[in-house]
Amino acid sequence: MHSPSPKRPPAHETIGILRENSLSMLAHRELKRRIITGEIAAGAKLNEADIALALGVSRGPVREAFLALDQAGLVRVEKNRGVFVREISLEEADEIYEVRAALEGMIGRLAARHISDDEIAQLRGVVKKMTALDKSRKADAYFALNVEFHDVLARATRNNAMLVNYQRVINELDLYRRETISRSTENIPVSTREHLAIVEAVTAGDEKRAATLMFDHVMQSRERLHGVLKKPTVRAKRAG
Amino acid sequence: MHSPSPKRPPAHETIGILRENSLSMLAHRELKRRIITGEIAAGAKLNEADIALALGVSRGPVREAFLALDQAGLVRVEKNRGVFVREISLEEADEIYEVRAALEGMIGRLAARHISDDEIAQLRGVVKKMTALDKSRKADAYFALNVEFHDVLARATRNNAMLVNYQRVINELDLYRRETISRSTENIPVSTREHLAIVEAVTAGDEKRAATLMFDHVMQSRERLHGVLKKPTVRAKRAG
DNA sequence: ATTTTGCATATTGTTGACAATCTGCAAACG
DNA sequence: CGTTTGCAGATTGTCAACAATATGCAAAAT
Repeated sequence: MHSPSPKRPPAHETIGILRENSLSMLAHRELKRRIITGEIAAGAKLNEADIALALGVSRGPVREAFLALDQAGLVRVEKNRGVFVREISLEEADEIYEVRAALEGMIGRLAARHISDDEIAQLRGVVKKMTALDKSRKADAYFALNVEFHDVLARATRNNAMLVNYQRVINELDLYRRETISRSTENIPVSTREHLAIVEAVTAGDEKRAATLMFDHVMQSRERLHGVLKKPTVRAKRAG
Repeated sequence: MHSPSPKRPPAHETIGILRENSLSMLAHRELKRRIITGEIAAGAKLNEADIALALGVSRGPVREAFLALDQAGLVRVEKNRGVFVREISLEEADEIYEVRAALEGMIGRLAARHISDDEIAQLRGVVKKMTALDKSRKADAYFALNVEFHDVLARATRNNAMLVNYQRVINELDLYRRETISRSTENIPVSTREHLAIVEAVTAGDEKRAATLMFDHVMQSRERLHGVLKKPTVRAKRAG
């Protein structure tokens, strides 16, 4: 993924890239990547010296990256004890889902107001791929498509503050979803149908309907997650 | 007797507090306070060495505090140039208001579900004070009461993730509102009436109505702010 | 006179060393 | 046998020095 470009001064845009390269930011991005991808397990302790050695920098930049990751909700810092990859409990995930539902509702409303034809095409493309996957039941691929779908909508709001807040919430939630989403293939058809309805509402510019659909979609995703957790054995469930 | 050790830095009075709070956290809290209260003006540059000297610590903890403040949205960090107290433009404030509206809508919904009798009493107390102020027109006092009102509701959600996200958004918004809220006394009666309606909906446990009222209250606050800005009866103050 | 160039200064980025604190284990004690 | 105490090692917290970069000013060039 690429970083959302904030408002820069109207100077040369090429030098802006150099402005975002410091060892702290490098360490931040690299650690974030490893945590998001699960390369570093949830709950794992992050040793300053080891990571500094692995990244070829000193402990200072690593510590600064830790602080930023803490604020981003990806790690938790315990004084004089160390930093640990944050573990999201089911209770916390439930709370975060409610925050996400609030944001996604507004994202639907704003996207319906501002979305471009090109972005609508992107959404339709994603849904099309989801429908195709619907037959082969690939959970990982669906997960990626789902992220893309919601990301397009978040950008279509033309609201950078919304995008930043949304992505922060998603980061935290993914720490939890990673553990469980891989065995929820039976819900893909239902979820894809909801996505299609959202695309239609947004395309029609129906703000109220888009907001409601997005809100409900998130809350129903939470319920589906609960359903999966109650059946630890992977088994085809009848659609009801 | 005194101990002659030339290499040791001078003793600090903060050594006792240090047991519970690291120097980074102290620097973070102190800087946050000064920014929130406006003691440090928006747009002002924060010099590492000066602040480190003023707080009696070295630059390390100050830098870590800067990183945390950046993630909290209170300052902006420019590589090799320094950190500046974030200046919120009208356009950014508009965006943030939309994020806030989304969160407050959900806060209303959850508060209606979970609020306690004691918290309802707190809300009524705040509104009562607001009504009293309504006659004397004290903008500063109203601002504080307004913060308290929304804070009680945010806590009543019983959702810590929501509370954290809400407070982060409020922090950013206050950076902007501080500049303009002081001359908006004419809107106090209208806003107070909306607060009263919210209390009633929450008390009745009417989740949908509480959500709608809260959402509309925030969006209307944004419009009221626009109205105030279009009538610059007082000269605009510029920092720097 | 205006622009450009080069240097002196100030500020930030990074590092390695030192101090404070925690953790684990083993011996001493009841 | 279980608990406590006291190192010893490991890890984090803090600091001061060094390197890299930006800023401002004065002299030179056009």
